[in-house]
Amino acid sequence: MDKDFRIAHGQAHQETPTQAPDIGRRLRELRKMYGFSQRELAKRAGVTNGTISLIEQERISPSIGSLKKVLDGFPINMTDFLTLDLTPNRKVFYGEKDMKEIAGGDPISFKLLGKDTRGRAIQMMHESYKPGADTGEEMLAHSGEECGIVISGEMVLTVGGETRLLQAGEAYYFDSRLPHRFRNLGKTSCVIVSACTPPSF
DNA sequence: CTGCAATTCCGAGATGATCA
DNA sequence: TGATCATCTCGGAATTGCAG
Repeated sequence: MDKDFRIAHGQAHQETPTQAPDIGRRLRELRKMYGFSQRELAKRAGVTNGTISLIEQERISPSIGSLKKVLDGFPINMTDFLTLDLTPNRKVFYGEKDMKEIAGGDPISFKLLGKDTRGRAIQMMHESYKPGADTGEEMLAHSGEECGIVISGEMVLTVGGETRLLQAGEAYYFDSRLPHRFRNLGKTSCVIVSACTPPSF
């Protein structure tokens, strides 16, 4: 019977709740994200509000069965519940002042989404190349993969010996280990929105 | 003495009512 | 609305009884 396999081992009442993977705190944050009261969630899950309260306070360690019932009140599965970043103060939205210029700005501008990419799987940038801008004869090459979409203007992109003129609306995707070079040979600035993984800046 | 089933005890989760 | 409390329920551990 899964009912007897407790999420937190040992004496939940006496020992520190850090043994458990933050069940209570996670449940409370998830519930608030969805804007449910304890009673509302209890009704959706088919348990009592007292149970929700006790779980959130980590005064009980719910069985697998009852935790699953509670999670049925949300569109989330057990794995996501235990692994999702529910930190309430994580940054989601970025204004222009939150973008970090990492290429000097003239003639090439790379505005990095977020000033700190540590812990991220994706690096995203707003790139701008003035007419004549060139990443240089010395080809770029680094580990990872990158892709981008030309928003305006045009870009001559060389990847692994292959060259192509990309215009607004066109895009690229390549293994960053291949030698590559970006050149704006057009008459207007070229704007690209790009992504790279893992982050290289 | 050993092995097994039945019974009892106890701890912890869940409930429903109530409080602040 | 969230927290608390008395009570209920359930399952594991311990104990008991009995046959072989």
